[in-house]
Amino acid sequence: KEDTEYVDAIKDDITWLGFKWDAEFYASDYFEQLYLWAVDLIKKGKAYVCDLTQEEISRDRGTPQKPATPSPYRDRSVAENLDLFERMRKGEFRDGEKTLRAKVDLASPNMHMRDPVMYRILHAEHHRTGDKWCIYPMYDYAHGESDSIEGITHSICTLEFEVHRPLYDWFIKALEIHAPQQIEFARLNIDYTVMSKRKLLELVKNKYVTGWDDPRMPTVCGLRRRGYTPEAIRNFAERVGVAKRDNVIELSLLEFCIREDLNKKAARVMGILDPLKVTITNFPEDKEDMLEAINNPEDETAGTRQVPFSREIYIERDDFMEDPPKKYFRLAPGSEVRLRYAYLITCNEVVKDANGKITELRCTCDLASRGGQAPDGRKVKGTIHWVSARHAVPAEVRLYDRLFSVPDPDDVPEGTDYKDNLNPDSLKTVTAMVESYLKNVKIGEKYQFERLGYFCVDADSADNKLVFNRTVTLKDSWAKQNQ
RNA sequence: UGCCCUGUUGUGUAAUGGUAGCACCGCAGAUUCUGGUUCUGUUUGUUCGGGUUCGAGUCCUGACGGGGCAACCA
Repeated sequence: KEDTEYVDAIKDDITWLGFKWDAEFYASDYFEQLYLWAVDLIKKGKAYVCDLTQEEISRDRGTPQKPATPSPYRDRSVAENLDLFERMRKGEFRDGEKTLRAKVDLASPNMHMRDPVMYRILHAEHHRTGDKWCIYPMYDYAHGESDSIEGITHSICTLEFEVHRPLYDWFIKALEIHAPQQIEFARLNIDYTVMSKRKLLELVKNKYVTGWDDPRMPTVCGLRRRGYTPEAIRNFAERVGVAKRDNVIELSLLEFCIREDLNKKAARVMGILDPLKVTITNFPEDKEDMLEAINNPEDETAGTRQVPFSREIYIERDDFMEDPPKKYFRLAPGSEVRLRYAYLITCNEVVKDANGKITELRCTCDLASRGGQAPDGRKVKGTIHWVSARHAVPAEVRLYDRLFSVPDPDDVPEGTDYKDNLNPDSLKTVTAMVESYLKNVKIGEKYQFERLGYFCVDADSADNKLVFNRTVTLKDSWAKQNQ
C-alpha cells in the first residue's frame, strides 16, 4: 500500500535527472500468466507443493558443502500438486501453511538452486490487484518470467544477483519461453558515505536526518535540495563508468562535477558568514555609493548589478588577522586590500571588547580607487568580499559537513553501530549578512558566494526568510597549505 | 575452507595479442579585481610465479588478495 509512495518518488527523481521512459510495466499485471506457467511446471514435474514451515525448510537446506535433505513432499503426484496449488489460490490455507517449490538440485553448491520457493501464501491486500490474490510469486520466479513477457533482451542488475542467474536461466529454460540475458554490474559507492537503503531508512525513521531529502543524504532528492544539478550528477555517473569490480569513488570527484557545472551557471554574489564590522573613517556618514559588480565572469550574458557601499560594512572575520603569517594576502594592521568592486582600504585601528575579542576595524580608503583600481597602478595582492551594513539583509545559512566521522561508515570497528559514528557537526546553521540583491530570490536558485562556496536557496525559505544550503565549498588552496 | 564474481597509479575507468591512455586527487609554475576560474607542466600503475608467442594487461596454468552466496525480501 505504501508502495506507491516510493514508486512516485523514484519517478520524480528520474524525471528530474532528465530521463524519460516509454512505458510502465507492473509484475502484478502478469500474475495470471505466472500462475499458468507455475501450473505448467507442476505438470512437467518440476514444481511441487510443500507443507514444510519456513524454519523446517531453512533447517533442511544444508550447507554449501552438505546437500539439502529432500522435503517429504517432494515426490507428491502431479495430480495432487495441481489440486493443492489450485486450493492455495482459492484461499483454503492460512499464511505460511504451504508453498510451491521448484524441483531443481538439492546438492547444488549454489544455495539458490536447492528447491527455491516459488509461491507463498499471503492473505494481504495488494496495491494494484487488491484482494484478488492470496498467493504471491517470489522474486526469483517472477523476475525472469516478467522480463520474458516484456521481450527484454538484456536485464541489467547489480552484482548481488549474480548467484541468482543460474536460477533465472533455469526457469526460462524449463518454461521454454523467450530468454532474456541477465547482466550484473557493480553498484556505485562513495567514500565516507552510507549508501545502503536499509541504513538510510534507519536514519530517516529515527530522525537522525530530517527526511529522505535532507541535504546531507546521498539520495537524488537530497542532492537536489543541496543544490546539485542533474547535469552534474549525470556527468559524475559518466566519469565513474560501469564495471563489475567493487569500487569506492572519492567524494572529490562528485564535488569536482558540481563545481564544474555551477561555476558556469551560478551568479556571483556577496555574503558574509561571520561578520566583522569595518568602519571606513574617511567615508562620509550619509553617503551611499552604487558600484557595478559582474554577475558571472564565466558568462558574459549574465550582466552586471549595482551594489551599495557605505561608511560601515561587514567583512568576513577570517579575512582579517592581527598577526598574519608570511603569505597572508588579506587584511592586517597597516596592510592594504581591495574590497571587491569597491575601494582599496587600509586598516589603522583594531577595536576590542573587554575579553579581547575584535569587535570592529577602523580603516581608511583610497577615495581615488573607486571601482577597485588605484590611479597610480599599484597592486594589492588581496581582494576580499564585503557587504554594506546598512543595506545588508540577514539570511539563515546551513553549512553541511560529512554525516559520518569515520573513513568508511560501512566498516566500523566490531561491536559498534555505524550510527555511533554520526558526526554531530554535520549541520551548522549560521546567520549571515547578504547583499540586498538577494531579497527576491527563488527557491532552488544557485549562487556562488564569492570566495565561500556554492549555495542553493532552500525550500524552507517560505515566510520571507532567506535560507541557503551550502552545496559545496570553493577549492581553497590557501586553507589547504595551512591545515 | 564449497561455489560464483573480481584484481591496471591514491581513486575510478580504457587499451582487435603490437607505444599502458583518460578523468579526479596530489605536486609545481603562469594568468587573475574571487587564494575561484583558466592554462601549462609533472610524480605514481598491469597482485605474484610459471608457460605459449617475434611480442602478453590481454591467451593457458598455479598461487595470493578483495567481494558475494544458505529469506515464505527485492
